[in-house]
Amino acid sequence: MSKKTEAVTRRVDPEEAAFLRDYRPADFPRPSVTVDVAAFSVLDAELRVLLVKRGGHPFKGAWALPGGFVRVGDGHRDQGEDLDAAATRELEEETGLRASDVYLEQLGAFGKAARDPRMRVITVAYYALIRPDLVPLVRGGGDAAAADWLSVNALRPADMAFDHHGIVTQAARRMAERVSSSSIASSLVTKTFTIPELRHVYAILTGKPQDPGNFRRKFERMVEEGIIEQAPGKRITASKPALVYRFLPEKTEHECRRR
Amino acid sequence: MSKKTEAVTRRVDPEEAAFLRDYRPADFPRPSVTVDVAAFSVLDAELRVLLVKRGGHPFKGAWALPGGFVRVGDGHRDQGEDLDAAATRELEEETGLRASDVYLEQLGAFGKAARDPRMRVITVAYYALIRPDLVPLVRGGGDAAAADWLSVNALRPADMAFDHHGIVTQAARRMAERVSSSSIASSLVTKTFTIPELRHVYAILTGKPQDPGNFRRKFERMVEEGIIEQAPGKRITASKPALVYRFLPEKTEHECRRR
DNA sequence: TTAATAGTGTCTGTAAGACACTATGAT
DNA sequence: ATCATAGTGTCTTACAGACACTATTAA
Repeated sequence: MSKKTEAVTRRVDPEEAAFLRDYRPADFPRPSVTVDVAAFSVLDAELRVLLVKRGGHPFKGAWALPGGFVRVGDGHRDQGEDLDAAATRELEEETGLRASDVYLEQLGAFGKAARDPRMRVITVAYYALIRPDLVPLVRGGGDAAAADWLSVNALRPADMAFDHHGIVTQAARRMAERVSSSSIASSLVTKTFTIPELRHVYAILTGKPQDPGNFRRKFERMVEEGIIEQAPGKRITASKPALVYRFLPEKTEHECRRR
Repeated sequence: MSKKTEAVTRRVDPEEAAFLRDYRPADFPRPSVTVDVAAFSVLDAELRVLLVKRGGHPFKGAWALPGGFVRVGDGHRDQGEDLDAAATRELEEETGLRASDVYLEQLGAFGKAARDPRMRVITVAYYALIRPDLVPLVRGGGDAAAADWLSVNALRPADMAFDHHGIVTQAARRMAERVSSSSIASSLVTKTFTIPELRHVYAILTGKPQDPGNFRRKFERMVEEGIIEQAPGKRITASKPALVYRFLPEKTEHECRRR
């Protein structure tokens, strides 16, 4: 994950090695660091996000994003897990879904001083896109009293814990921007889909109705570019059956890009 | 700053108040958290970034982004400074520039486990755009042995500390994407500027030459939209003098957006 | 007068938006 | 037959890229 940032591999000279051996971190106060994951899906023609109901204080009974502490080692020998790995782990723990089936991208760090009344917590927020056919497989995970897919438009800030309402709002906006200029919509439709089905997803994400004719042109361009191909079979609908398509596996890594 | 994330103001019920009074954070290991600022400017027709030469181990003698620890309070009474505030403070300490003169935006969190050989450090990276006429005012700050504006294209990964090369690269790419769809270029030209001057900035940021005629059309559109207006006077050049323009103060807050 | 750069006009292709239209299958 | 929805065609406008061209000033 995060292939963009090259690994820190280098030769350490003897002087530096000695420095590192003798290094003792000063005991400045440190913040707690968490990852929170806004997992989106499109269900019943609505954009929804997976939230868990908090069972304990603070914000008892409010809805919160699934998340947890980043595992930090106890020295410079064991330094713990990457941020991306932490997000992947939380997602798997909380949903049971494999990270390879999911689009996951970092949104950014949120660190207002009083966002958690207990102590200083800085959170690194991610957003994930879950194909709707995987949603039934999601099993409520871990310590949450309850989990549910809530409609993003119906979320009330007062019902949400911490600054999570703001995070969800930002994530949804980012997704809408991104969906027009990439093929991340592939992570929000079933493996095979019809043109109207994909159009509906676009309409929900952008919040604007999509013209059938115009969308079809965009769609055909994607087919020509090799992003989409036709799949065998037809989708039976209430009226005329529709042709079925699928996304081709992308050449570019699509997991955990930062932007 | 960060107007997008609404403040966490809420009524705390008595039960929760008691919980918070008695709350003692468990002593899980915590990472250190820093902010790093990639401050860009355009000098001598090159995109440059402000780097400081490390005076101590690790990566002694390598170039690093200016940055430092986020100030964290010592309890839930004093929780320290926001991330945005930390970035602003670092920028001011390191350059002497006022944050109001600078475009500053969060890039994201970087948290590979071994990015700092001493201990686990998660950094929140920001990028800043500095108007070239402010660059002479920059005074080397604080603890750095030396600071310089290095050409981004000429940076060699091996000469740079930690994962800072990757951060600079990502920041430069993000800037190039953003510049076409917003007016952040206003933070990379002098207060008044000519059409060719702005065109050169665009050419440098995008890495592609900009056609005079086509750029002029885009420019005229910005004038019509009220983003730019003509300023009095003319710019004396080696040949024909050029008309001078200025950006109008934006209606939208442009400080510290997250994206 | 000439070099250099500011600034103008025009042609082309691509894509978006609006919208009228045809085709096909379930009932 | 007819209704609902899949799918098609076309007109207009906007913008990007390429490029030939004119205008104005310093030297």
